[in-house]
Amino acid sequence: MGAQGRAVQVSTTNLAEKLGVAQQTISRHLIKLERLGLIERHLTARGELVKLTDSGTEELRSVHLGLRSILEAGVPTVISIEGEVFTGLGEGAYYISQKGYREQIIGKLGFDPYLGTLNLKLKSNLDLQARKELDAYPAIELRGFKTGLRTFGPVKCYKALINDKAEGAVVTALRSHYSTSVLEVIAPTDLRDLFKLKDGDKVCVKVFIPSSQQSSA
Amino acid sequence: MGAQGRAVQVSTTNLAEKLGVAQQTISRHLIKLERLGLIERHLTARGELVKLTDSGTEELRSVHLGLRSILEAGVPTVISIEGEVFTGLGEGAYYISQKGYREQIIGKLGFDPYLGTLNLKLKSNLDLQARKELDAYPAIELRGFKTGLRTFGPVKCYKALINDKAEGAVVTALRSHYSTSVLEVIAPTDLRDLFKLKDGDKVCVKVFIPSSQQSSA
DNA sequence: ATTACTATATATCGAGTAG
DNA sequence: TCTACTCGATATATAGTAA
Repeated sequence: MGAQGRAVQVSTTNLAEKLGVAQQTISRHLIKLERLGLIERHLTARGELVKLTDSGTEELRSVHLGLRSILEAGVPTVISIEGEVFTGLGEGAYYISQKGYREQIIGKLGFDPYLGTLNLKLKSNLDLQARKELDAYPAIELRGFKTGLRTFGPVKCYKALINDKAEGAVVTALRSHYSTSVLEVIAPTDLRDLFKLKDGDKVCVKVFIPSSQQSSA
Repeated sequence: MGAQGRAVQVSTTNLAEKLGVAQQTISRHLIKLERLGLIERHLTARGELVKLTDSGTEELRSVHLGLRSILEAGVPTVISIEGEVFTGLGEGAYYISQKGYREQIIGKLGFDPYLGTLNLKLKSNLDLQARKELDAYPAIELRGFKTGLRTFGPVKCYKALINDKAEGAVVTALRSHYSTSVLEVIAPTDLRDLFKLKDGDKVCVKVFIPSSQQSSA
């Protein structure tokens, strides 16, 4: 009702009718909003003057921006995750060398991968959380396949920028649950060599979420 | 998480952690959202595929647009109210003829008012509700003043368009409570004459809500 | 692993009412 | 009139657990 920037004269009865709830409910809500620092109130004889605080406006704005990014732009485009280099079991190279994966990587990610993965151990809670979120977002998916020897499951990938410099991708096996605290990164070149990395070094990965259109089912 | 248009693989546990509530709560909410027709669900062994329906997206969009109109444009700009002409006690002319009001009207509304008010009786619930809303929105305010004889209270005004043709203003005494079912309209000319109005005729008034900037405190 | 039931705990709502 | 308290009713959340 125009209460961002100016105080607006309202009464709890008034608002209650408009919103279809009881007067007491509005009273309680206004008190709560005031305690949360989202509105300022000034009681008068004929009701009260209510005004959004900067913090209140900010709260609305963040909901608005959140919705806009969903409705207009699609999905948040990039998630930053930081982790520490560690040496894995060398399995990465084995998987990537499989023709069934390699050809899909070339086709869907646009580069011929170096035969090895950079393993990053996620330490902070923020990074672990970001890693979990990733699972829910749409991904570029590599189909599973069979060789004479065994079956290889489907893999989810996200294009990524490593240390704000090198292009590559994050890969996550749909199956394994080793995944939750680890980020596996592939790239056209040997990232360990490129950045002179040794175990324990920190690496920042910007993961790109594909928009609904370009991602494959 | 990109579930507008595509189904997204989630689990209730997964979402519950992310939102900081119990798994059961998510389960209940997803069921409810499905019943409300806002999402589609497809249960699988590893969780469920969730997708916003058109109706769900529409719901989000309406919240988004609501917030946008507040955060970007300010306040809804115009409210339409319809009422029936009736003959008042002629008090309107008395008030408007007061120099203290008249000069402020010229200054703040931009016209020299005809010495009389057009009284509209609001009939429908919609119009009565719109009238009430008006009280809460920011207005152009005429200061109260004293003459040798008596005191005149402050008055709230809104610029208005009458029958989509004549410019004028809606005035509401801050004091009186006669106001809730009546709209008092002033204009530079005699509206009764201009529109050949007689008692009982319907008149449509588009009331303009001033943006926070231009309105005076 | 999942989802989702039932039962109990917690939070919210609204009637009555005081100030 | 107004705001906002108390308190019983209602709704929502979580624990435990089945499928």
